[in-house]
Amino acid sequence: MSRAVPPPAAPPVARQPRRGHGRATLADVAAAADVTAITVSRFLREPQRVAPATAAAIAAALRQTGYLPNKQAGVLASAAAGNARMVAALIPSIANSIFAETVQGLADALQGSGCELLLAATGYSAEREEEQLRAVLGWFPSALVVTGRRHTPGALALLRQAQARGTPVIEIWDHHPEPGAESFTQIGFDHEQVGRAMAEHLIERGYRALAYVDSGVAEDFRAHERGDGFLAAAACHGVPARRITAPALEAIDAGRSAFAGLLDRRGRPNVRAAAFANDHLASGALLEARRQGLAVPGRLALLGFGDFSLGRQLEPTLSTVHTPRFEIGEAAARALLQSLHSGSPAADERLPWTLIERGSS
Amino acid sequence: MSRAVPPPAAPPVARQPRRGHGRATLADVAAAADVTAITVSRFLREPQRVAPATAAAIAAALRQTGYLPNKQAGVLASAAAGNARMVAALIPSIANSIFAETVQGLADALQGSGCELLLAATGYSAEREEEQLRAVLGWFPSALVVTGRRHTPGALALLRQAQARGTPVIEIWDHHPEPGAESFTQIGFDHEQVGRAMAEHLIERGYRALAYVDSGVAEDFRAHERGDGFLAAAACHGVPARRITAPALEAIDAGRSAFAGLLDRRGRPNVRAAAFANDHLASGALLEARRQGLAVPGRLALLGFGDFSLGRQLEPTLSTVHTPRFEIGEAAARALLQSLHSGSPAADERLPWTLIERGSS
DNA sequence: GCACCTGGTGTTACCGCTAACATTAATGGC
DNA sequence: GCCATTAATGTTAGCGGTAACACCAGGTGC
Repeated sequence: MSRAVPPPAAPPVARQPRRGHGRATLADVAAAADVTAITVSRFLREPQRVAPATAAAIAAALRQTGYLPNKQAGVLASAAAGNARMVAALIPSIANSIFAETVQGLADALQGSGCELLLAATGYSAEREEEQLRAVLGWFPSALVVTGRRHTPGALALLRQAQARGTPVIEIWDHHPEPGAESFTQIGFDHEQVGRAMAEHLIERGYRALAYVDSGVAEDFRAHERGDGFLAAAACHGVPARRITAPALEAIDAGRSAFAGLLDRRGRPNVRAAAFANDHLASGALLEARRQGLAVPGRLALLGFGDFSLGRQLEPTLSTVHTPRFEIGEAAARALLQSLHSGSPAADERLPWTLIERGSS
Repeated sequence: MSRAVPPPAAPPVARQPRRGHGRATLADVAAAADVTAITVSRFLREPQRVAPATAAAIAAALRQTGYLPNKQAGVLASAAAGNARMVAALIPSIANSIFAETVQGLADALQGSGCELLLAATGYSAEREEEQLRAVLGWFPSALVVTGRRHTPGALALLRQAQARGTPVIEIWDHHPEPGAESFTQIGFDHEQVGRAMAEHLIERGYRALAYVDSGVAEDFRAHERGDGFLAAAACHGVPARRITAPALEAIDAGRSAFAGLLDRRGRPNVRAAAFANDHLASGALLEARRQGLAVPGRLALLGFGDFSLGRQLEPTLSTVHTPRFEIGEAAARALLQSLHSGSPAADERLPWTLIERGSS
């Protein structure tokens, strides 16, 4: 507007072109098929909308050029949320078989939907979760899967924003709907309830002095919640129970040393039965008990959590709680796909766990 | 050129704007800080290049708007390869603890480099690997991590293309440099050599009739290669050896039923020692041997592979081969970061494994 | 015969960001 | 005091796609 006349000579100097990365683009395919880019784009998304003859030419051109679509460009151009076809999952640890199986379930169920999986490990740290969340949000994932319902205020704000923009947010491994509070889709189970069931199982069996051996990982809230439920149920039944915390070693060894906390000064168990935050801890304690010649469950009953394959091979076999770890991943995938489809948040899902009585309790 | 005069009236009808996803953009931040977008962009990438006063204003605007950069747009705009800050990893199975730990190592070592991890499971299928490869290539990952050196011709072509464009390609869990052949950076070890060492270990111990119990997964090439090495070494020492294949069940049960293949018609071992494709199989066999009252290693010696935690807890403890599964992931991350930095492919890396003699051999 | 639709394709403008180049003011050398 | 340099910022033109709209030929309806 302010420029009445163009600058005198304005020689259109040929700029250095910005050469791409050498891969065929839509334009290349279009040129080969003697159409324009938009027609190729249509062919790829809605093949029935282009004439058969054109379609054939484009198909040939696609093969000839070895075209692979640039998803960055695609997502950027169709600015609507949910178009990215990429799901970001934040889990505490990939090496932990529980979460590995959940990720496998997620990946399997996502397979075929055309969604890729962006994975980040938080190391059980809420701060790192927030960091990772910021990082993955840069890719505008079509859905977010996070572990548990405890987040930093910053992470919570980001998740809420994402949800408000229509990005499904799924919390896995937890199911603790808070009436009234607006929250995210939860897929998992109530850990406090599992803890109560663990205590009740031991009480039913007649054990009257109990302990809960908690995870040494300070931010493993779900393990702590099982402990809360355990102690609450024991109190409810008038049974003495206490909580001890395992050291943060590699888990089987942690269980071995946590076992010492269950003995009095003379090396005799000071409780009748113990429940553990996970099967690794329980297995360590079981092995250590046997090493010291202590009868399980005769002198000390043990109950694990997670149903890891190890527990089935021990002698006695380890009583435990089986968790739907694979199913949680699958259900999360289903929920988010449905949510992407329908445009509204998916319903919470409580998945069943089962207490498996084996030889140790 | 062909259009001498513009169409008569060409009324600039206000088009429907294409509204984005509601997140703050660089332009929003720029407006808030009273500069232009490029200055904000510079601030984010090279803070020292903007004046202190401007920097302060931009920092405030960033906080105020809650800006999160759109990485899609960023990658698209800086068309050079390696800018995506996203690494794609293709592994056979996430649930398999071996690969889970490798991914953990990869993720840990990538943490802090600003790279996200795009993960895909191939289910040990080369065809699915090619599919997944096509899918992840759509995101223009800055580096590719694939498992093993066997790929479909299509996948191979894609990998070569990617490498030719400057995208580092790392093959993990294998180390089998083929002189002359142009190939990718390999980080792992020689499985045939491990197989030979397994056979030699058993031979040294005096066992003279051997078996290798192979994985039931048809495309687990690395397990097959260990078998090849095992048989070759046995032949070399003039020791009879045969290969049997485990059923494709869940691995411990597979080992239990594979055990039957090691017995003759009268239920007696028809070999003196057996090596297994992995510790799960070996553990299954060990447990079954004990159940049938067969002395291990007295009547039958057993040797696993992988050093899973289970093996250390059995009675007798399982002899096995420890693999650098975590380290492979770490090394892959280091290699690809270095390669991104230097612009040339990273060197192969052979990582050490160790044969651990425990009670079963 | 003319308005009207409809299927097939093209044009234009943008998604949000950054490379390349342009511009401006402050600084320095002599 | 003038030109060359530098520092700080802006302008323009893309990256590779897709939404919105335009256009055109060939059928329809009446």
